[in-house]
Amino acid sequence: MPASTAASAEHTSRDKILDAAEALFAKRGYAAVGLRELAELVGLGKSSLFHHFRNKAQLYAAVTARILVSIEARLVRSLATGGDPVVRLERWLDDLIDLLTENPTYARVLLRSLFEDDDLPGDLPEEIEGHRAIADMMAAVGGLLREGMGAGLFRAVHVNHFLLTLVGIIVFPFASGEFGAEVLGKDLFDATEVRRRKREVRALLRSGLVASR
Amino acid sequence: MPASTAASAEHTSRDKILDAAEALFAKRGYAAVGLRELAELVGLGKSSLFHHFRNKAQLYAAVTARILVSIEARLVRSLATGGDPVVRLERWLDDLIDLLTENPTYARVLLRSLFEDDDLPGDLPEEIEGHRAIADMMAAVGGLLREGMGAGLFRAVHVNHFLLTLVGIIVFPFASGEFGAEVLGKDLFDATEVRRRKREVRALLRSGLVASR
DNA sequence: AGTGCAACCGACCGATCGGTCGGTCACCAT
DNA sequence: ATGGTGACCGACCGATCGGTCGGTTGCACT
Repeated sequence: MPASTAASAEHTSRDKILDAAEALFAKRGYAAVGLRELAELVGLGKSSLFHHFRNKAQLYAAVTARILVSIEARLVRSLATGGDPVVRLERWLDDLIDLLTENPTYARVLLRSLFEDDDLPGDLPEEIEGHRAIADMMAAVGGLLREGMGAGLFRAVHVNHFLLTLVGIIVFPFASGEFGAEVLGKDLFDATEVRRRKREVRALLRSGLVASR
Repeated sequence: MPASTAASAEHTSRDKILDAAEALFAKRGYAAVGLRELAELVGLGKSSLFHHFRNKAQLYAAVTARILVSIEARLVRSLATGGDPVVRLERWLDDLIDLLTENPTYARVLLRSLFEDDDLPGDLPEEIEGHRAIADMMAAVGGLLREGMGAGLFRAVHVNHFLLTLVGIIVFPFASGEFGAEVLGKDLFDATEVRRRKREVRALLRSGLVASR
């Protein structure tokens, strides 16, 4: 099965290119991926890549856009579901962790796109489609925090700083590769370790964010 | 003044190369940095780089080793100073934030070296000198956490997961570049924003880690 | 005066880079 | 049958990559 998000086991060449490119970009970053290598991995000639994507930059944009949009789609749905702010925030975090662990490439691509999309070769299409999606989602979570604070459920935090904190807590570990595994002594993507991580994040927020009754 | 750690305003060519390479590697990563560009930035011919470093990989290793060792040196000293675990942990976090903000390239180089040093071109010297230093420091902080838990000062946390959490909280924001600035609405490296970040991190740990008396 | 050496340079190398071009092939509509 | 088209390919291009080589300075030491 492909590393794709959902069920659609489409095996069109375009999707196979995107899947392979996603894995390579996640592991090594934009500049270190060669198109010959990618083509060979997919089982196509290098020229064929250009039949599906105008150039390398747009291929990269397509890869990240697919991921960012899929993240936003799933998590906005999660945020929109009912419950008080505590429940909704915890569900959001749970769903985000699920998403990142079900698709092990996501965290790295996401992190890379968050902190190194600036200064890529110049021919990127404006900004990567999907950055807006992520920004919107962050804004929604920010609103959730404010709502919880207003209701007296959360202690007073600086919302924007707390958003950065949340992203750092959730995304970094799943992108940290060998370092994370070394610190942890185990593979972070193991089911039991994922469960443990969820528990720890929840516990931290329960005591560190949720107002004591 | 150079982006170097401390006072030593040495202006040897070797140091200038390291400084410039540090900036470039931090901004764009290993693969995207060309040696011609680096040489021109320093004001040398490209061949001269090879007089000071055997090849690109070793130059990269020297850059990151310099940073990792300097981080470890300063923070181990910070950890060794007295005080109860709460005080020592907070001082460690403060000093780490100081270090990362005084040297804006550090967070990115550190993050990169944590999650993408795997699979670089093969001629790296074993492992990068300094990875051990960081691992040792993480172990020391782990011991600090355990000590605090044993003394009943900290609530019960999964130490290794908490270490990952701490790194994510501290390092990621200062490496997040444009994304962080967009979320925050301000430049994270501004003095007032740094102060705010310190305050927020402290507050999170006070309520989220320190046991409620 | 002469020797050695660190620092530096321009010219060059093979390899690889992203990207182009002309063409083949299978399939589908008319 | 025939024209069109989407998918694909090998050969090739200029540019750039990391790295080498031979040589020239200038300073230190004797």
